[in-house]
Order: sequence, then structure tokens, then C-alpha cells
Amino acid sequence: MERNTRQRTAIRDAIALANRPLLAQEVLDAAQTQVPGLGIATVYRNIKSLVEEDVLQEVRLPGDNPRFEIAGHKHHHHFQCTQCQRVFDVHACPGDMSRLAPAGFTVENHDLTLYGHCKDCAAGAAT
Amino acid sequence: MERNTRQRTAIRDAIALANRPLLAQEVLDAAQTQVPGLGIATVYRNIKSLVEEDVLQEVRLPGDNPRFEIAGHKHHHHFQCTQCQRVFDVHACPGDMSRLAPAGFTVENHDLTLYGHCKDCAAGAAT
DNA sequence: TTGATAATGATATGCCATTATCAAACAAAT
DNA sequence: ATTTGTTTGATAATGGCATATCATTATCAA
Repeated sequence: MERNTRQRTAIRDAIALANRPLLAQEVLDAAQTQVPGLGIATVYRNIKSLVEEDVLQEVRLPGDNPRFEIAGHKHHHHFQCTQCQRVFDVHACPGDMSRLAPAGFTVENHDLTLYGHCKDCAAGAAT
Repeated sequence: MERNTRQRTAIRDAIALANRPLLAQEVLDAAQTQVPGLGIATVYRNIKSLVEEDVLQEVRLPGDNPRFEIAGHKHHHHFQCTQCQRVFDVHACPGDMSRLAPAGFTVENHDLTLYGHCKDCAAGAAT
């Protein structure tokens, strides 16, 4: 991955502009608005190399396939809408977790996922 | 699944006695100490029916296959050891999360996973 | 104890996300 | 514009978890 191609640019831009973590399939859908013939293999290839270059980072939520967002964000968490399944960043954190673990356990990190209805789905739906 | 078999009993007991969520493969390993010839298909079959009967519940952690624990526990979270990969229950919670989400989002639930070293691995290892 | 039938175990198959393959298209240095 | 080596796109192959299949075994009511 040494050359600048329309495909690579479209993939990176799609993720950057979404401003939320995207599944490979969501990246394909978004990037195809820029490059109609784009193939899924190219999406996987470029995501992989962009992760290796620390341009992107992987986001794993329970039970879901990997999503990808622009790397370098400071500590944050995620919100998943139980209706549209989309994932959004949450730039807040309950704070220190080290007291929660049982005695003898050392806490080094944590993942928090909030579930509910996103702004769009909360607005349109009767719960 | 209407009959009581040695296999079914061994599977349920293995999960109950582990006192932590187990992968299907971990259930097989544990239950085989009671029923040596036990097959993986029987483990999957019985786990599935025990979940449907609300005897077991599924636990999903980011990036991992499903684990299963005895159902009915009150709200709790999980700790995963980054060394042995085992998962343990955490009977504590930072509390209300509804203020963390962006405006317009409604929070209905949350999952928290702590990462670090479990008691066994913290004791024996040089980090 | 027997007999109807449910459960088991070995393994084939299904399912899906991801990766490999390879000819064709393209980037970019000359 | 030519050339050379990289990237792409279509699709086959892969890998891993889970389920289906089916002959055999086991359960349990009578």
C-alpha cells in the first residue's frame, strides 16, 4: 500500500467523515458513493493496512464484528442503538474502576458500552 | 430435551460449579471429567436448551465467543484476565450511566468489562 | 424387562466474515 | 507515452463456530 488510489482515499474519508465506528460493510456502502465499483476485498485490504499504519483503530463491541474508527482519540466509550444498531462515540467515562474488582485482581483497563436509542431513533419511534 | 441424562447433568453442573462464565469448549473440558466420552455437539445442544429454559444465560464479551453462566444473577459485570483469558463475575457497578450519553440519546442498559490480571495470574507472574 | 422414543456422539454440513488468487487496470517514475 | 510494478475487483478458498444428520445408545413409563 504505497500508492494513493481513489479507492484508498474514499475508504479513509468514509470512516473519517462518519465520525463513528463503521463495520466493513458500512465502509463499503459509504465509500461506494465516491467510487461506485469499489469491491469488498479492497475495503478489507485497505482497512487492514490503515490499522497497521495506526491511521485506524479497531472497535469491538459484544457480539458484533469489528468496527473501525480514526485512531488517536483519547480514552472514550461507545453507545449502540438497539434499534438501528449503529455505534456512536461517548466522550465520557465513569472514572476509576480499580475498586470494583475482587481482592487480588488488578484492573488495567476497561470497556464500557451503553445501549439505548440514538437521537434519530428516539425521535421517530414509540419506544 | 425432556429426559435427564448424565451428559445434561454434567454440563449444567460444570457451569454451576465453575462460578464464572464458560466457553462451550470450557464446558466440554469441565464436563468430560464427569462423562469422559462427552461430545461437543451434546454440549451445544444442551447449552441451547438450557438457555431457552432460562437455566443459563449468555455472556458476550468484546471479540470473544459466547460464554454461559447460571441465570438469575442480579445486575453485574465481568472481568477478563489478559493473561489466562478467563472471565469472572464482578458484583459491582459504577451506577447510573444515563448522563454519559450525548443529548437526545436515551440509555437503557450498559455492559462493563474490566481487564487486568486475575488473582492467580497476578500472583505468579512478573507482570 | 420391555418398548417407544428421546438423546448422544461422530462427523458432515452450513454459515459468514475474512483472505487468497489472478488477470486486468492503474499509478507514477522515466 | 512507455514501462514497471502495485492495486483493484470478482470470486474462490479458508477457517472457525455452530448446527444437522443419522445410526446407536439410553431413559423411563408401563
